[in-house]
Amino acid sequence: MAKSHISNNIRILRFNHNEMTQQQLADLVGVTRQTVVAIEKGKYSPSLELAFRIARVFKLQVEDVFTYEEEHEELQAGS
Amino acid sequence: MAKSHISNNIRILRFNHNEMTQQQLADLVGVTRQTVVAIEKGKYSPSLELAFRIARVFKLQVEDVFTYEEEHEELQAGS
DNA sequence: TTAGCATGTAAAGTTTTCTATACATAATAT
DNA sequence: ATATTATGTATAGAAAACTTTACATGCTAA
Repeated sequence: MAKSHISNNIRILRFNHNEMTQQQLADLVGVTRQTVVAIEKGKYSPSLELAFRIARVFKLQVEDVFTYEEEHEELQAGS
Repeated sequence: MAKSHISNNIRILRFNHNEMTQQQLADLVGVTRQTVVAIEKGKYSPSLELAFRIARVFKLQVEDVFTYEEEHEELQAGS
């Protein structure tokens, strides 16, 4: 699989949700705090399953929490 | 991460989309046919990134292609 | 000052996703 | 009959996600 970009607003959502801590979110979705840290900081993106669980915590759609940014190939050869 | 269930309608979407083959879908999203087969048959669920790519092929939201079914713990101790 | 809490980083190890290769079957066409 | 295409299964290995443990920092409270 080619590299791409998935960003998220977990941090903001946590704060807007009664200042939920990383540990609390981790507990709610059933992973360790390390996993939450890594995803929040963009070290890697979650499995689809974890993405669903996180979205549900905030009662949002997956697409409202995570944003997939396509990378388009440069088709131009340059003048 | 606890086990859970993620189902999908990839098969139906392929057929409704000009009878797209597994190989064609695989090429469009940049994985091998094996990966498409495995996901379509539910052997495992895709990464979030691949889920996004598949959804985009069909111009749908992730949630329109994949369904997350929560498992609720049995809180009953038995009579 | 000392303690506790939230966050960040790191490294080794397990599990899951994905690749690569190979072979099998059914359906269609030549 | 034989060739081609779409699908399914299997297995070994690479890559990515996730765990576990540990330690460091800054902040707030006792």
